[in-house]
Amino acid sequence: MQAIPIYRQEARHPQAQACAACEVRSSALFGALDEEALDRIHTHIASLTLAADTTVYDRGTAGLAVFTIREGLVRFERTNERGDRRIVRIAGRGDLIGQEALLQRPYSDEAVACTEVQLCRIPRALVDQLAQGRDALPRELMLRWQMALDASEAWVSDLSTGSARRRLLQLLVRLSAHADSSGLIWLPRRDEIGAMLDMTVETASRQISALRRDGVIELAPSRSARLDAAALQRALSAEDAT
Amino acid sequence: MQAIPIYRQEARHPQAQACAACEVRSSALFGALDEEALDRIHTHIASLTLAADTTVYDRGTAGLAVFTIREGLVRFERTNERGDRRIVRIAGRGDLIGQEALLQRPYSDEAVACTEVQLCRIPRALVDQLAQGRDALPRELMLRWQMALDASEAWVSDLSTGSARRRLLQLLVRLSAHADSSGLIWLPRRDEIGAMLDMTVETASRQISALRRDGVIELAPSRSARLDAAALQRALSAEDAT
DNA sequence: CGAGCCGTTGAGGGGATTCAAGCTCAGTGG
DNA sequence: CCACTGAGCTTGAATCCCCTCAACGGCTCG
Repeated sequence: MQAIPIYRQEARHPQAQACAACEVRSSALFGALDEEALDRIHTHIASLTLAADTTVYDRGTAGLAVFTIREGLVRFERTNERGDRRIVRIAGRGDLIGQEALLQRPYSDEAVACTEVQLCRIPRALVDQLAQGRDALPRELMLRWQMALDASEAWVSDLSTGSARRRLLQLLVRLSAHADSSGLIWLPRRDEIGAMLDMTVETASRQISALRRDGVIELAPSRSARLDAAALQRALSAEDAT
Repeated sequence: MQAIPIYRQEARHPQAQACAACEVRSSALFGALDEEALDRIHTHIASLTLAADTTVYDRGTAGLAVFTIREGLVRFERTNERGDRRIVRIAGRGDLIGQEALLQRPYSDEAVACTEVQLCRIPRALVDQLAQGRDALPRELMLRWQMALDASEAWVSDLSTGSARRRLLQLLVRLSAHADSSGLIWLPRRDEIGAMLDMTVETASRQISALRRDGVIELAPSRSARLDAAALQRALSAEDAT
């Protein structure tokens, strides 16, 4: 929480205060904007909370807004012509999603909340307008795009390569980066793991069971789990040594 | 080839003429610029030709330039900690590559020519400078980024999913989009197919052989081949029907 | 002409899928 | 209160696809 002069607090719009105090602001898209700019834009930004497994937007629909993830995890799904869906990427706190909208393009994936998520919905027009004034915004936007591209290519090279066990270990590494304050990670359902790593639910289940026996993971209630970071690293190294 | 006033031809720099006449210009990054702008920038753009299997840039090196592909195919490779490389994306004519450089970031992949390629090397500083004047350039850049992101996510959902035969068929569909004037496609070596689809050279070879028997593909000299588009579609549908 | 690279094919084994059954657990209604 | 149900997870057994190991042929090049 930043210090805001008391005499201003009343005058400012609640959402502007929320933006100024936002804990992910420094790492998020509007981190580059100053408070004055925030004052101008606050009315257009909506804060929203979605339950787990709620769709943020659908593939193919006209994109009217981008979103900043303030809390939680979002996955991107595609369904191929054969009809089975594949999760191609996940995004978390501080990430910008739905950037296609800025190009007047339909969303290219279906975005679904993995956990309960808190989002900031930013209308396309607002970003356009801010990008006119030659701020640092275009650069900031390109940076987001590059991060998304990086994540997607890493998904190919890490999560779509090798044995089922290895791919699952890689997934756990990524999920551990989004662990909550008590060190618990969000653990996907078995069929979701399947959609992420291109394996069947049975294989996913067997691999999870194996990792439990190996002490790498310990299941917790409500789709969460606790990881033993050291054991995870050891298991990965052992895989790579093969 | 566009018409250029004769009285100007002599006065213009050869590279400026080349840019103005470039056949991919309309679809490339600088398509948004007018001739006057081209006149200003020509001296900084270098045209270069690279032989097949030549590295365009290495992962991790400081990026000083972006490249537009005028002719040929480029692949992006990553090597995971285990040591095996994976091809995560390919780019062709009209595509912009190495955009990380614009963000003062090291290149995130190794880029290698698949075929002989003709590139335009565009210094980072030049793009920065052009992006200052609030042209259509930032938008054009974001569009490139989105296209790259799209291609990468499609790679996950299409080329990293399903049986070896299905993945290979999907690869052939993509390669056929880059067929040359005589309808021949570039066919990767078997180990390259392996790196693209996460399979062994033996499996790649067996699958190619099977597709030859099925009349989908016909090998031609020097790593090229001819596809039967109808048979390819039929084979894909048959896969999906399973 | 031998060396080496690339592609092909075969045999055998292993890992993932498929098919199937049983389990836990939350929600529902008798 | 407890049987009933269905969704999600787990485990087993059989099958199959792909990997591994191996041998061989065509080709280029020193």
